[in-house]
Parts: sequence; C-alpha cells; structure tokens
Amino acid sequence: MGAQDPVRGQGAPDDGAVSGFVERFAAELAAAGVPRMPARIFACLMAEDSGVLTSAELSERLKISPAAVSGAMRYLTQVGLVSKEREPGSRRDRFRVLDDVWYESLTRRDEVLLRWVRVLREGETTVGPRSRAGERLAESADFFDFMIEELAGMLDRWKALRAEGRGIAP
Amino acid sequence: MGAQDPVRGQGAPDDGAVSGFVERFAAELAAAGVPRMPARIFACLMAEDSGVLTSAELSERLKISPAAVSGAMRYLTQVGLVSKEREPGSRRDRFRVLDDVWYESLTRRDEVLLRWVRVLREGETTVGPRSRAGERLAESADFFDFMIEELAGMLDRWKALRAEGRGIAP
DNA sequence: CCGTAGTTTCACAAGTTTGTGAATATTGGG
DNA sequence: CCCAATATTCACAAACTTGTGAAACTACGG
Repeated sequence: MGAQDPVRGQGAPDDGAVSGFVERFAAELAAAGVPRMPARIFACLMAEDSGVLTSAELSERLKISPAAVSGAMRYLTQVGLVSKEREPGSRRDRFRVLDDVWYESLTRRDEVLLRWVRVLREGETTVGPRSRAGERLAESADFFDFMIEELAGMLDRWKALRAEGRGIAP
Repeated sequence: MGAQDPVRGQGAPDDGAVSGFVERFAAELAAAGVPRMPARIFACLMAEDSGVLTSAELSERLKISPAAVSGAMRYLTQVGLVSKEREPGSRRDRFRVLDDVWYESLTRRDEVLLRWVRVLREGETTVGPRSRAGERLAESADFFDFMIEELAGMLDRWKALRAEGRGIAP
C-alpha cells in the first residue's frame, strides 16, 4: 500500500502530507489577514498540479459545504487571487490560481497605498501643515509615495530576472 | 468663541475636524487588518503635536474605557508601533508614537516573509520538486526571497533620501 | 420546454472578538 | 508603612463573523 503512483519519477506525494502543508500555509495566510476559508482554498489550489479544481473537489478535500466554497470564491475572485472559468459543455465551475499571483496582487497593492496617502495629506491640512503633527503626517505620506514608486521598480526587476532566468538560456 | 488659539500662525486646528481625520485614518488601518481600537489610538497619536498622550487623555478623546486603552496598548507595543514611557515622579504612563514608525515596522516585515518562504519550500518537497505544483511553490518562495532583499534596499534608499533632504542643505 | 446537475442565496446557529465595569495589583508620595 | 492615583486583569455581555442546511435560482441536455 505504499506507492500507488509508480509513474512519477521521485515518489508520489502523500495526501496526508500535502494536506498538512495546505493547512500550515493557510494558517500563515490567515495570520496575515486573509479569512480562513479563502486561505485554505487558495493553499489547496497552489498545491494542486494543474492549479485548477472544481467546486465539488474543493468541497470534498477541505470537508466544507458547497456554500462555503461559493462564499470564499466571491472573496478570492474579488481580490484577484483566483479566476473562475467554465469549460463549454459542462455545468461545473473550475477555479484556477494564476501563475503570477503574487506579482499581480502586488501590482494592485498601490491602490491601497494611494488611499493612505490621500487620507494623510488631508490630515496634514486639517491639523495644520506647519505643526509638528502636520510634519509627521506629511512625512508618512511621503514615505508611502516613495513606496509606490519603489514597488513598481521592484516588480520590473523581478520580471526582468525571470525573463533572463528562463528565456535566454543556451 | 471662534479662535481660542491666536498663538499658532495659520489658524487653530478644530477638534471636530481632527477627530474626523483620526476616524478616517483609523478606518483605513482597520481595513488593512489592524484591530479597531489599536488603529484609533495610533491615529490619535499621529495627529497629536507632541506625539505623546496619556492613557487618560486617550480614554477621554476616543470615549473608551481605560481597560480598552490598556488592551490596545498591549497590541501596539507588541507590534512596535508605539512605545510606553513613564516620566519619573509621575504614575501616569505616556504613550509615544515613534518618528519613523513605518520604517521600523517595515524592517520587521521580513520575519513574516521568511516564515512564508520556509513553509513554501517545505511544501515544495512535500509535493515533489519536479511536479508542476512544486515548481509553482518554488517560484513563490523565490519571489518572496527576492522581496526580502528588495525591501532592505528600498529602506536604505529611503534613509539616504531623508538624510540628503534634511542634513546637507545649504 | 422540461428535468436535472450545479451554483448561489438566505436565515440561522455556533463560535469569536471586542469593549465594559468591577475587582485587583502596582507604585509613588506623605 | 499606609494612602491615593493609575494601570491591569477578569468575567461577562454585545456585536460581529463564519459556516451550514435548505431553498431558490441558472443553464445545459434532451
């Protein structure tokens, strides 16, 4: 009963161990603010070879109701971590984790940063630009403006690094 | 009854407006995952000229119980956003928001990132490094490793920029 | 057009989190 | 060494969140 998948070259991944990873990873995400169910589903998709799973499969692997899957999916598609597709001729939705999730999700990050900057600048004028509090708020806003730019640069460098590592090999 | 603070050069900030800013800023922070009370207290300190407030003052301005202040402070000092001090000869704690909060707090950020990397690498071996899932997890780990380095560089650049802007002026 | 596989919505039960009042502990001053 | 001023802890109540079962909805296949 050991290895039922002699096809793969280096030993079949054992379901229990994978599920252990899924839960640990989900816990990390949850600690970072992602709601439980979305975190578990996302981790599950990441650990899936195809990166695609149907609602029923998720429901079964994670032992949760279809309703929970549906709700979590609203969240995940909302924040753009997962996309929903349906193959023609079937009624089942299939959920896919994108290959460059992190890249994409960081791209969207600066919307948040921009909101912070706006609130802070507004606070600066409210409190008086020449006051110490005003200076503190202004400096914070400057910092986030700086971050927005740096973030863009960083993502460019990452893309370049990837292209180099993959594309131009001998 | 309009301006009771003819001292300041450009009009006294009005309490209502400031409180409005505090609540809006706190709401942004809360949306980003900071618990409500800590967020409000932090925003309040940011909008305070001295950057320092006693427990009683916070309790009064935010209309919350001393217990709530105490609890929130445990959180804020924990994550290093605020420091607690007591002036000799008094029994009152004074809470201070540091000048370079954001800088400091981002410095601590890579602990989280490092944990993520570890979990992902572990998942990579669990799932099989040669599988598609393994590659996906490995690439994620690479991305976060990359981010850890970039973060350090970014903070250096910020510090340099500040030093330049302030110190070496004519 | 009807039947059915699948998804979404809804009302609610269970579990968490959050903030409070009261009691308890701590610390500086007399 | 005791008193008063603060701070912290605790048990609990209220509010919010989360996941479920069941009902309602959608859309493909015949």
